[in-house]
Amino acid sequence: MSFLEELNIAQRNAVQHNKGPLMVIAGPGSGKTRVLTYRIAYLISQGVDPFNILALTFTNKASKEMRTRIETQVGSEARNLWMGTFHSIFARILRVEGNRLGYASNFTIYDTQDSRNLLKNILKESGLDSTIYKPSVVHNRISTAKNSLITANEYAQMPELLLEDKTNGRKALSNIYFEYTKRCFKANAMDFDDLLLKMYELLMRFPDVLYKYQNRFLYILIDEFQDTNKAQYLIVKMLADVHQNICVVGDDAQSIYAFRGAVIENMLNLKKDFSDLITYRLEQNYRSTKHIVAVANHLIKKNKVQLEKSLWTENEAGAKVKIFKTASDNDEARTLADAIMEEKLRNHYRNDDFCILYRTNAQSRAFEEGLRKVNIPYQVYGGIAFYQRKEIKDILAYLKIIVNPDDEESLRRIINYPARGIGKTTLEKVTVLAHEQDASLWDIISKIEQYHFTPRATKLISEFVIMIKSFQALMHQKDAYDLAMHVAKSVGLNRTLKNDNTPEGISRYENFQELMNSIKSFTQESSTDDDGNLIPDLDFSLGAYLQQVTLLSNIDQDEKADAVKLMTLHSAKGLEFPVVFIAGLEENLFPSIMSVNSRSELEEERRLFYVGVTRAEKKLLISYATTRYRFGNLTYCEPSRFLNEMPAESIDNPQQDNQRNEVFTKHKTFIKNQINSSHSVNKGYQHQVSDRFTAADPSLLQIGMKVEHQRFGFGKIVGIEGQSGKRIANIFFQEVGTKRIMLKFAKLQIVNNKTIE
DNA sequence: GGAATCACCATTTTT
DNA sequence: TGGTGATTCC
Repeated sequence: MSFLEELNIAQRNAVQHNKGPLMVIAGPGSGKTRVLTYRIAYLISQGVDPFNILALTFTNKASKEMRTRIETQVGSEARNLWMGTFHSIFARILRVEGNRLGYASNFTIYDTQDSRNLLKNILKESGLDSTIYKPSVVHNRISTAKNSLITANEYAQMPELLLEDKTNGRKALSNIYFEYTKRCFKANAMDFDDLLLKMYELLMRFPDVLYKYQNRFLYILIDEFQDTNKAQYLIVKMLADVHQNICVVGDDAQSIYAFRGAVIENMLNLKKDFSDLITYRLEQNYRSTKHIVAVANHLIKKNKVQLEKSLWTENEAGAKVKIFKTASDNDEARTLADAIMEEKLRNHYRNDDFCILYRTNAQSRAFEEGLRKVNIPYQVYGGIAFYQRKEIKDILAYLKIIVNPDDEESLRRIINYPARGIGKTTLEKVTVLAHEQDASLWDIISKIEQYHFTPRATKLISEFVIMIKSFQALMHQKDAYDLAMHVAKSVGLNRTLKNDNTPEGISRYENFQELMNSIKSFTQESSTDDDGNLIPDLDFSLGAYLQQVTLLSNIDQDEKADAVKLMTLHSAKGLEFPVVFIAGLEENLFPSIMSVNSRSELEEERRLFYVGVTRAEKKLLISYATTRYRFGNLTYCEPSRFLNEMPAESIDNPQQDNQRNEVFTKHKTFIKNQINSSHSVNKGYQHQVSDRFTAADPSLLQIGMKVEHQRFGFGKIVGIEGQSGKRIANIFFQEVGTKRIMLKFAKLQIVNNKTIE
């Protein structure tokens, strides 16, 4: 095979490894994806049927990319591979086998938001204190249990867990878990964790099913193995048990998902479960310059827990790493935007070549503004994902109900949206009945005449049921796109969105159109086979679309052409860019304040930094700000401890490093002065009062208008921030004799619209 | 039932 | 700072 010549010895050994368990410890940039794809191509070339190969990844993007690469080597046969994310592959199997566990094949997948909404309802119905039982906390606890394969029943019998809940004042947690499980089941729904837990249960309880898949998946390959949790590992272990052809690729130094249940021990202990395990190490880095590799090595050495290895490269030394200190989050954004401009001019980089990495999604806003100002196109990954938006979720909820009417969360979302007179009281009554009858909400409302509802409620609900049924009838006649369009039109969503001419309304309508486009391209993609022939299985394609959408990760969005990429460090794993910025290197931000008190969590933060550093091919630029707005308040920030852990010889301006504290102090004074003076307008005692307020129509307000402030009396508006039409805006109110005060929701009365001098 | 008003929360990271 | 949900008033 010709492509073997492109590999180094370790890579080639791994690719050509014949049978038996194999682990490849692959440092960043060492060609791990190459090994995986070539190995799969190699297996196929050796006569292994692609149907017998299972390749598991964590993101759709990774699997898509691998499939494309394999396709270039072995052709269209690659389509037959079982390749995808853990969640999507398991969902696919559960659609076929889930009836063993009592699930119909059209089960809905609840995303995090759905799970939390359901929990919120359960908590409310049980009358539990929502300050102690926060949906997010409860959900995390349940999720952690599920990822450790602890079912609700088992949970109720584990003294340690019960005691822990009791100490935290959450005695009812076990019961909530139980109720939550029941409700999901009644709704014919699985949450993300169920896709793993139920898969495990399926294989454990039904030996014939296990046997079937053990002999289907003769070769199993796993990417990013260091991120697998207990459930994922045990499932794969069972599947690989007979043939032992398991190949895992990973890097313990890049394990950054412990908070999600990932256990590095899966990697460290693999030999215990697979005694014939052969291990190869890939340590030559093909991605980065010598300086970048040196920084990475130097950093990761500070961690105590790790497999010994050291990365090296034959690449050029390259530029040293640059560190920017900036005055504020906005200044940081400006600095990076300038640096991008400069790099583009000097070294002819494209926008595509840049990536800005940060610790938290909230940091993206400043960069977006900074890049917008200098007209650099950018693309933000993550954050409030497209499919989480309300208008999108509403449409999707209709589609989900069509596929699976038992879906409780979707039903609640749309039963009275748009308003059709089915109110809270009615819905509560339905919920209680469903509970009593041990049935789904749909079971009740589809037989509404059998229960005692008011004539009005009975009428309205049966109209709703008839409408949904009419949609369902169309499922077999129309494709997903036509059906979605039909639903949007007949429900009136289409018109409502179109007629809303506020700025948000317009963007909502655009989102709606974008969603429709995505459904369209999906139906066109999946309803045709290789030769472009139509595959007639159209109702499945709606279900498939919904599943795909739910299991999308935030890195999976379509790439915008030639744009600077903005994403969290977590999202960046597995990617590479010529020029990488890592922003916000400040104590309590990176490392996160949540992690500084525990050694292991701090080490995870350091690994995260390591991941960030090793994304860079040619240039690495790091920045920190000395002040930053948090929740609207200015806070002072200290440089991150990670900055001091970087090797001076690979840093552009190490002398700054030594002076960091001095500069920091100076800067603090400077900023303080700025705060006291910058808001004073002209001379004398005049100050601006920054205020946020509620207004039916902020666009009525104009600069210069004379107004009466609830607290501060008469003055005039000297500035307005925030989009007009928004419920909340910031106005800058100037009057005489007061200090700058931040005050929320004061009333502002327009006195007249004449400008006062 | 719907708009207006206000109180409160959030920032780790995500399939 | 921004978003959401509860309450209140019509």
